[in-house]
Amino acid sequence: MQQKKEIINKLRSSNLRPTKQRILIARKLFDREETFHFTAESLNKAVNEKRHTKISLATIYNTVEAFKKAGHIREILTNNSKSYYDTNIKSHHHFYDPDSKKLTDIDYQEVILKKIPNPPKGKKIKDLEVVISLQKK
Amino acid sequence: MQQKKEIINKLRSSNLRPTKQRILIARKLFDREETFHFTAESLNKAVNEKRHTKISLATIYNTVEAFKKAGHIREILTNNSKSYYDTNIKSHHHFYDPDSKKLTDIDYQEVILKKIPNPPKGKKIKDLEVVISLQKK
DNA sequence: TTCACAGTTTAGAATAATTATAAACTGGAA
DNA sequence: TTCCAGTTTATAATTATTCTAAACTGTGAA
Ligand SMILES: [Mn+2]
Ligand SMILES: [Mn+2]
Ligand SMILES: [Zn+2]
Ligand SMILES: [Zn+2]
Repeated sequence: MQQKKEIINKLRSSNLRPTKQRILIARKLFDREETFHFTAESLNKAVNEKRHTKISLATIYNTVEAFKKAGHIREILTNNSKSYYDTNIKSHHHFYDPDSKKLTDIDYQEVILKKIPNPPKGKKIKDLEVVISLQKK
Repeated sequence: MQQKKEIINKLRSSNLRPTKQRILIARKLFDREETFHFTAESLNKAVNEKRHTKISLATIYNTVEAFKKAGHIREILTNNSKSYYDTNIKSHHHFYDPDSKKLTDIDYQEVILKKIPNPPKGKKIKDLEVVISLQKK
């Protein structure tokens, strides 16, 4: 969870001017207890539902891209037609429920790997992501 | 690797008429040694590069969808804007190289998991996919 | 063998998600 | 307070995919 001041610092520290729009979007993303998994569309709804003066969809896209570049959010692997983002930037894993299309975090230490292959020559491992797809029992 | 006759049987067995177009696409997909990772666009190129009478892009899309439904190919997790498919329908894992945007198969037994979390209530695990992202050493 | 017709292919239109454009606006340094 | 680079916005453009409906074809029955 992050308060307004921290959010402004976070923006400044990544060379993003703390505009009204960015602060609002950042609070929606980061001023919460739980990880938020979202698309541009769902974020747009979440940000604009109770507002008279709306933040434009272009700004939603611009801001998501800026936050991603700054490393404040990360993009998630899916096979959905929309891009999914995650406010949890730590290495971690996911359950994916195709029925609800919802992702749930799995803490990094909840998955223990005993063996993984060596990366190809000239490459090293940047990240390892496990996605566990679910179905009705 | 699969020959023409086997491919026709494969089509028939999934209630897909073995049309000229489907046989051609299926041979391009399945009559090969190695796994093929592809998008609608790359398959379209691969199928049509040396042809005078071209298979339409709509048929490429239709056929990919039909083969996916029939379980002859599977869709892969990515954070790319295009859908990626895989001719390897066995459970397996991937290296992903963001520089080349290329996926490489990792055999199922090359990754050994020591511990994974229990699925949420009422759900069971359908599949578990590991994606190892690479970067330059 | 021919016929009939459901299944299939196709060009092009439509839609959905995202990105680009360029004019108006604004945070903040001076 | 002014100035201007950075930002927002409406809207156009682009990209990937799906839809539509007319033409075509594989196949089972006659
Ligand atoms: Mn994808
Ligand atoms: Mn995706
Ligand atoms: Zn997450
Ligand atoms: Zn594969």
